[in-house]
Formats: sequence, structure tokens, C-alpha cells
Amino acid sequence: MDGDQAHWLGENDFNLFRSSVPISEQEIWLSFYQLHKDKIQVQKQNVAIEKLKIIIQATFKLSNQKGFTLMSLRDLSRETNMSMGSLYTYIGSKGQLAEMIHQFLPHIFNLCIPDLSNSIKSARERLQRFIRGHVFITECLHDWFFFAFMETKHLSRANKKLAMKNELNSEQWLEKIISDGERLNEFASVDRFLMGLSIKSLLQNWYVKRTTYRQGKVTCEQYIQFIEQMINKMIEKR
Amino acid sequence: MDGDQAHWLGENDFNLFRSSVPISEQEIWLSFYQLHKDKIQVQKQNVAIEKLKIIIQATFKLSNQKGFTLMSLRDLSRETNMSMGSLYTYIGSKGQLAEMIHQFLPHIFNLCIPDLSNSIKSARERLQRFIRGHVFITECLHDWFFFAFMETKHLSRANKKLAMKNELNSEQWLEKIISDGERLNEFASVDRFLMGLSIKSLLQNWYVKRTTYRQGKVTCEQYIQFIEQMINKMIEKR
DNA sequence: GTCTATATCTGGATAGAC
DNA sequence: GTCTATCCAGATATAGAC
Repeated sequence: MDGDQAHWLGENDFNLFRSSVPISEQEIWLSFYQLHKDKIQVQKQNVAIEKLKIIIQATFKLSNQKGFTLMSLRDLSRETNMSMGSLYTYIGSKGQLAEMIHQFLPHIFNLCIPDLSNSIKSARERLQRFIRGHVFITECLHDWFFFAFMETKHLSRANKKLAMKNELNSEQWLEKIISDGERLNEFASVDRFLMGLSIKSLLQNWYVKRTTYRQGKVTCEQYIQFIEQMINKMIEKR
Repeated sequence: MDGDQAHWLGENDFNLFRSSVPISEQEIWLSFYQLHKDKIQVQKQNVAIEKLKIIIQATFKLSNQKGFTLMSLRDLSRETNMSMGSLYTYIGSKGQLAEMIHQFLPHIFNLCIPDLSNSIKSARERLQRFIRGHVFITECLHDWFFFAFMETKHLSRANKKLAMKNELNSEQWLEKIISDGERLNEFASVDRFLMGLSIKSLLQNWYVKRTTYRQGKVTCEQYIQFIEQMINKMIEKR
């Protein structure tokens, strides 16, 4: 699995990022288990983690094929080789299954991309870090982000608000860097709102259209460099 | 014909575009009816058009709230004030309802944006036209494009292929303009593949995130100018 | 052309044996 | 901890009266 990825990674940055952040296969599933421990009836940790992994991966696969709503729990039961009854000792309900996945994202995101707002670095460097970090993390956790992007519908109202808040956060955070850069005279003047949303859109595109980029044999390093170039041309002073 | 199109490139573009293209309210529903005439049991044209309009608009509203899959035909029956039986004289099946909407899009798109590949205009102008045309048309037919974007899952395999083909077409078309511009020495050299996909992503963003842009009080003219600026900075020669 | 009533099926969820 | 059997709500779709 890991070796598979290596050939399209190109530069070393990605590997460096990966090794500096708690997102090995094992760590992901452990974190996931810990986050939802209380909701799971099964007591043995080893068993629980192993089964959760199977369930979530099957969920990704099936939702990818027909969408979460059209995936029945009978489909899931077939795909995981578990009975309905057994499934329910892990997931509580179908809705909760979706929420468990959604909730994991801000959790792991914050673990991996530490708070940059207090950094003393230049605006340009903070922007660059955010972009690289975003592409890298969505590369590692592609299935999770893709699911979350496609299946926003299945959240309870509380979690929908949370998701929106996270969305807004990254947009406002981008806007802030841009206005900082402008204020510090590092960047040329641009429309912060449009610039922030456009960057966001380009970042999302990397995981939403992943198959297309794969077919075009684009590495994530190439993608980063391309959008950085695009952004720099907008904000650079002449 | 060619001269006609030119107008909506100058000032007051959007209104000019709108009046030069067959997408008034009336024309849309008439086209829609004509496209699907054979599948509809109701004979009287006036009745059929009026009801179809009600049905489709309700479908947009409800899918927007809960997604097409979660929208039951009972919901639709309630929203349209029509009985289940009556609905079925118009739609054939729930699946077909989705397909009718999807099929309409390439139909109307081709009516509004005529083939530009044979144009003798410069690559720069062709690119500009495509961008403006795309933003304008998705502005006029927002609900349709938004629905199609969100609800790709419900297509039959045949129509899924058709949708993919349309997707690919606009990407390849963009790539072609870019390489033409490069060949004709109008543009600087860029990665055509990445440039094409990025432009596409920015164009889609206009209708996918419409509410956000509305909240930020961004007009479509402002949006066009922003992304044109972004694109020009990438392709302009220094 | 539109309605009501109904047939039929599928999916989420649970109880209780093992 | 896992399985089988089953319940029941809600969905699509149709038949036949008006």
C-alpha cells in the first residue's frame, strides 16, 4: 500500500510530512476507535479496531459506488461479511455511522496541522504551509475527505453546523493570511473573499477529482507547485 | 449569428447574453416539454408544461433540502399538491425524473453556447467567451446545474457515461484552446492539463457555492473578472 | 386527467438463541 | 461477540373509480 504510493509521490516533502504526523494506518484506526469508544458495545479493543476498520472501509467503497443513502445496511453486511446484528454492536445506527466518520475529520486535521495563527513566520510562509499541509493531508486521508465532501446530507443539524463552522474557518483563515500579507506589505492587493474561496476550491479539487489527476499522472508535489504558482501570480507585488 | 454573439462580451453583458439566448422562463419549459414529450402520458400541451414546471421546481427545492434519494414521492406529491397517481402520468418513475433533468442540460447548453471550435477568433477571445458563457449560463440555469452536480449518482449507466463524456468534453475543449493559444504564440507556456482542470473547477464553483457568493454580494460580472484575471496572469506572456 | 386505495417490496432496527 | 429471525415503517408503483 505504502510502496504503491511512493512512485507518484515524486519529491521527498510528502514523505517527510507523513513521518512527522500521526497518520500511519495503525494510528488512524486507533484514534478513530478512541474518539468513539463510548458508543461501541464491543469491549475488546483489538477486535473493535479491526472490525471498525473493515466497516468504515466497506462504507467508503459502497458509498463511492452508489452513495451513502443508497447503500443499505444489508449491502454493508454483505461487504463486511458481518451480520446485521453484529454491525449494530459497532455503529448504533446508520446515521451515526455517517456522523462518526464526519466527526473524525476535524479531530485528525487538528492533530496534523498545528495552529499556525500564532506563528511568527511571514504571511507568505504561513500560506505556503497551509496549502502544502492541506494537499498532503487530503492525500493521506483521501477516502475520508471524499466521503465527507460527498455526503454532507446525512448529518444531524448539530453536526451540520459544526461542518459549516469548519468550512468557514478555513475560508476565514485564508482570508486572514491574505489580509495580513497585504498589511505587512508582502502581497499585492487582491479581493480577499474571492481569493480565499478560489484557493479553497483548488484545494478541494485535489481530492474531489482525484481519479482524474491520477489518470493524468499528476503527483501531489506537481499539483502544489501549480496552484502555488497561480496564487503567487495573483498576490505577488510587481 | 457570429456578430450576434459578440454583444454579450462588452458592457452590460449579462443582460445582453440573456436576451440573445433562448432561455426565458417560457422557452425553458417548452424546450423541456418537447425533449420529453414522448414519455409523458398527459396529452394537452398547456397542462403538461404547467405541471412539469411545478414538478421540477418542487424536485429542486426538496432535493436541495434533503437530497434526491431522501426525497420521497409522497414529499413531492405534497409539495406539488398533486396525487401520486397524477405524478406518475408525468414522470414514469422516480429514476426517470432524475434522468429527464440530467438529459436537459447538454440539450440547453448546446442551444446557448454554439460551437466555438470553428471560430476564427483568437484563442484568447475564444477562452474569454467560453468563460463568460459558462458563468452566464450557469447563472441563468442555476438550479439545473446544481441538481446535476449534486445528484450524479442516480443516473443509469448509459446516462452516466453521457455525463462523463460532457465533463470530459469541456475539459478537453479548454485544453485545446490553451494549446492553440500557445501554438499561435498568444499565451505563455503552461501545463494544459492542470490549467484546464483548474479553470473548470473555478467555473463550477460559481454555481456549487452560489449561496456563499451571494452572501459576499459578488456579482457574476465581478466573479468573471476575478477568474479571468487569475487565468490571464498564468497565460500572459511577459 | 386526477384522485383514492392498495399491492408489494425494501430497508432500518431489535430480540433472543448460541 | 455474533448470528438468525422477525418486526414495522415507509417507499415505489399501479389499479380502478370518478
